[in-house]
Amino acid sequence: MITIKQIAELAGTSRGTVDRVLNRRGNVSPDIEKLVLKIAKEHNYRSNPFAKALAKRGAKYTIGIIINSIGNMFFDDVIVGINETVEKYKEYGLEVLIREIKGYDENEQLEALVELSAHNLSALVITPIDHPLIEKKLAALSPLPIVALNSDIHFDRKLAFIGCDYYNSGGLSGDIAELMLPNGGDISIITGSFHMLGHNERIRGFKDALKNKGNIRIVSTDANDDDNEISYSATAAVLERYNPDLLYFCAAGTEGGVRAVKDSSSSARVIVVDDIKPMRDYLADGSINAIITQQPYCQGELTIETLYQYFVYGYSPDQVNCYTENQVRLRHSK
Amino acid sequence: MITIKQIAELAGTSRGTVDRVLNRRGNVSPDIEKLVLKIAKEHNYRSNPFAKALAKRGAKYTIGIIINSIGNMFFDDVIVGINETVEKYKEYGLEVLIREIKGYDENEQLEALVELSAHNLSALVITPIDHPLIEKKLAALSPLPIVALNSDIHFDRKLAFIGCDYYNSGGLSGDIAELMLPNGGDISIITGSFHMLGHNERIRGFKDALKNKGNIRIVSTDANDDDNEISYSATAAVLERYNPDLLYFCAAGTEGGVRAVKDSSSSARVIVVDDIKPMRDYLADGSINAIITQQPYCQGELTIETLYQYFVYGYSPDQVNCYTENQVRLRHSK
DNA sequence: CTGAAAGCGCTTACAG
DNA sequence: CTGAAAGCGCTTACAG
Repeated sequence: MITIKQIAELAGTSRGTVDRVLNRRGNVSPDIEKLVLKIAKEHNYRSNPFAKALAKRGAKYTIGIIINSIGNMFFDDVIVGINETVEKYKEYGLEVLIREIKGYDENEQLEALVELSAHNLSALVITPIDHPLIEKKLAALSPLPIVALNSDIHFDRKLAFIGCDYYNSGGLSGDIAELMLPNGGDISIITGSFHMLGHNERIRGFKDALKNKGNIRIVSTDANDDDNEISYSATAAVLERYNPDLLYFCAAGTEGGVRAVKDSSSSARVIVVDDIKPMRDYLADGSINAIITQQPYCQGELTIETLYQYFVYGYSPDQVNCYTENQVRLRHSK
Repeated sequence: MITIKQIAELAGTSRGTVDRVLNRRGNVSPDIEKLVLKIAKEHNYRSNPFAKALAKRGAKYTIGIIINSIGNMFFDDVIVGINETVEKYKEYGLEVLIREIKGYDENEQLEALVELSAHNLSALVITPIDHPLIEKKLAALSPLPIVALNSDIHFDRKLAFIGCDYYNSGGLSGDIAELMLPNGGDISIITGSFHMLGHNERIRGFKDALKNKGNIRIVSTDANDDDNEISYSATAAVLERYNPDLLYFCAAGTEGGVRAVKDSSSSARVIVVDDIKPMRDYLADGSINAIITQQPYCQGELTIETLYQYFVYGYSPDQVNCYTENQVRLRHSK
């Protein structure tokens, strides 16, 4: 494996200049640049990450994070993943400024965005609300590396989307529903919001997976605004009206929803999304039957890991969309 | 974070001596050793892995691997995990000598062990047969770091066991069986060998998970010697005799077993262990309903990663038993 | 038993 | 636009 020193010798220049070329720091004559690039390519140069990390000690990188986590336990583990990974790299100058907000009001998010971007950030992480106002602001911030976390939004030069494949999550939920209803049955869906892309994708995946599957029918789809109390009453109403064999909660508000099932006389079986503490307990005591998880801890970890790679090694992710695996959790899952 | 240089200054000695103490290279006077250790502890010294890795360039580590992979597709992904991870670290001197063997004959494995240990190895990885002959040989090799991969065996100073928690694997299979039999039913188990600890642990976990679960009964348990043809006939016989509602294959030989189900008129549903290619296809076409996987790729990767950490950073695993997670795979699993 | 020196591969001021 | 030098934190011969 060739090194910077060897490239410098071959090109008849200094290591500093090779470094400038290889890391696009500018201030290099076009001729030398071309030559260095040619030699690097011919010898299949790849920088040594350990040497890079070592030399970069003392640098500072502040990551601003806006996360819609208040009142949504799903994000607890995301935040743990973020903090533990920052801790791991803190000697290399990573630090984090977290703004937690509640709900999906675009103006509130915009405000947090404006406030945070005044802080001389090295990167921004956001669970974006899919709204033109936000899109515009993010595009304006653009030279700054930006990661969309858990929910996605379109804008140019996004560094990465880190979250799950929502359509696949729905499909996997459909698989398990099929297993659970060997003789067919009626299914009611409780979603978060019909305005959330991810939720709708889950429903689409779920329905596609169950298409032409025996006597399985989707009998209703209702929204709970990701709110436990609304979820309780919506679920109670659905149970009353449709008496389904199975309930699929494809967004938050699961705690309220499951409470409604327990308070009813329904024997409906239950699939929920997201592995939060109360759901683990409900799984253990049989109140629910399966959890589909998108690995929140990994999403937090991967976010920081991605930015560390970007800062210290100059690596961008291979794919803009970085999906954490959707998984089925049953009682014995670790 | 304190460095070796700073410790040396505080202790009034040289970096070389501090290095000797911290890495137990010997040849240090007891007084200095004590002092250095004290300072390191007080300042919570932790070595910098990047600096270590950088300084270690040029070292050579040969890992000998004995793996019972011939005729067992499960190990294909384990080996891919091994090779890709070795590739990743090959600049740091890792290389691998693999002996693939077939079956569970202890003398054959012993022979491979003797032959391989003549190669001036830095570590040994083995899928051990749980037999006194092997145990004795491994104990004799003991200063050499040894990793038990996928199957375990007792001996002193084992560096790690890397594999799954078999009891938990059985429990998770029980969970999914329970989901699939809402009205109860009869289950037949096809195992590999009653002499394999892991297989028996799976059966125990499976039965424990299904204890007191409605009308679910285990009606038979038969062995197939991990062989597809024996599996075919054993399964055919079981279907004929018990007409079970569900089959649980808790070891290899799944391909032959599922073929027997397809060739029969049985409508038994099927849970298998291990995510090998033919099972993926059977899952897609509905011939089987669920796969319980132990993440073979990760087992290979973790094995090499563990040895890399040991060689380059001097880290031993926190726990001797390193479990890869057992997971449910359905049609939409990635 | 101990220490001074060189080196791993890269980056960062700094001087020109 | 360019290069020489020092430094990141550790290890490795080597001389004593």
